[in-house]
Amino acid sequence: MVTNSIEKILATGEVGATITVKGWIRSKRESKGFAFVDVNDGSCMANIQVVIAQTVPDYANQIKRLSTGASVEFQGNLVESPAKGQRVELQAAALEIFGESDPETYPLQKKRHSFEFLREIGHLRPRTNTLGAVFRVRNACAAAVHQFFQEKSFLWVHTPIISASDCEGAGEMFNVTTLNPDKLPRTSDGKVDYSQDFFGRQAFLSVSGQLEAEIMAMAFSNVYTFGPTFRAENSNTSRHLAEFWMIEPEMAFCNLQGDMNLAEEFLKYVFKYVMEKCLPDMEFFQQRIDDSVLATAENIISNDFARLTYTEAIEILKKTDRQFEYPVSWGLDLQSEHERYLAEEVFKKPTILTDYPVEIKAFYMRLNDDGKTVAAMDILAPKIGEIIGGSQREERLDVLESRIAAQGLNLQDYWWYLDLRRYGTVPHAGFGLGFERLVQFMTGMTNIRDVIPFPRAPLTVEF
RNA sequence: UCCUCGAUAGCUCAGUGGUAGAGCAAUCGGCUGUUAACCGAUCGGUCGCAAGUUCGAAUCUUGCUCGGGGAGCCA
Repeated sequence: MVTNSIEKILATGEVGATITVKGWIRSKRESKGFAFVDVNDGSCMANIQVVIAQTVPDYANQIKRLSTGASVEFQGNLVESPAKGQRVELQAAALEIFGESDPETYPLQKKRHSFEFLREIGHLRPRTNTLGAVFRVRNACAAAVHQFFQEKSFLWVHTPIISASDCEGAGEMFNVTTLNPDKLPRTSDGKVDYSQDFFGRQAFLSVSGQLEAEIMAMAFSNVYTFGPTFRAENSNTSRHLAEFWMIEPEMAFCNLQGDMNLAEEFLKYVFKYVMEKCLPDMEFFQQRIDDSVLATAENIISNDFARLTYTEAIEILKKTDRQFEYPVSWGLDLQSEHERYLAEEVFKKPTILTDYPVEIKAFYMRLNDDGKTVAAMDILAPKIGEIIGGSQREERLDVLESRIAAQGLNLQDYWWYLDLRRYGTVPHAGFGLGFERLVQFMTGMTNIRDVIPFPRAPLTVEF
């Protein structure tokens, strides 16, 4: 007798086999002489139907305890199901109840719940159909990320979670300290004396692993990071988290073209992988969440992304009849409405914009020969907006120094980053991808807090 | 942080100044190879919190808290 996953039993279980099933009860339908119980173990969307006849020992008492949410083990024969709805079902001969679930207080019903309510019971929501599908797809995405880069011989590098400097200037950071906030040591000018702190200086949770990834790329050529990052921004939106996972490949001897090609190939690969591994879950999203997810996946996999420069995009936005709330003018950053218009209405597919004005992009992006633009690229996805941001990095020491100075940053803070240009510098490029946004894009889930098991956001840290 | 909408039974919601409602869930019973099962009955409320207006407030006013959507910041 073997315990198999319900996914395996439903797909390939042989009629007549004696099997064991373990899982949690999703619903019970009681009759006079017998009962049906749906059991789910998380291995797939579908439940296995278990038929419990009165011949089961202590039937009346046991049936009462088999309520929604209870954890159980059933043993019996797998039989062909005489009714529609399932190929096979389990005819229970014996059962064991590991943990009961009081139906008067168990908050999950068979009926649909709002995602807002499910966020309040973050410890139980993984047991629902939708969140179950989300986390299976999330897992498949993560596996696809590693498989894609490993097949290309990229090195997975572990960049630090605690970091000393706001290297990218990517927003507010969380402090990491062991100082007692009730008794902060002060310097003579009244500021907090971080020389007495754990690291001897101020430290933060990392907002990006990019600069460290560049260090590793200068030794291993092609690397990628895949790990958590942190932003202390007071962002209250359906697209932002305080703790999220980021993927950042970095390639030595690579320019912006190569960077774009890799990003496009990457997205196609991940979508294809998930469509192959999680089709039932994707079909569930199509049916219950967003009826465009399958078409979107197909669109990503089989069409080339649109590619144009920022300057060309500005021309398109200026020519359209569409009225925008924010002005369009060369030199201004694009607003959400502009990005969505381009990706959703003009091109109707992922759209890569390149060569942004130098003033609106980060210091490390490579200055183009025109002196006005940098070798940056953003991939705009319909409905999600910016899903990937990348660039060719500035490899010329003198240009990088003047860019850092121009942004009012302190050269000393970047001494090791500048050393990379001092010793064996090479053209290199990379991009960053918010993992949760990828999962959102793939599943059609509208709120980013529902695609990560334990969301961290302002006032949100309970589970 | 800004704009906007909201908070009433375990859940989803109705109720615009005069005795607190429905569907679902739960409980009990019935019936049926059921599958969002079905039928009947029962149970279920500090109407987010605080103050104010009024003879009387779930309802009107103010403040606060929390949540949704949008924006900014960004991934």
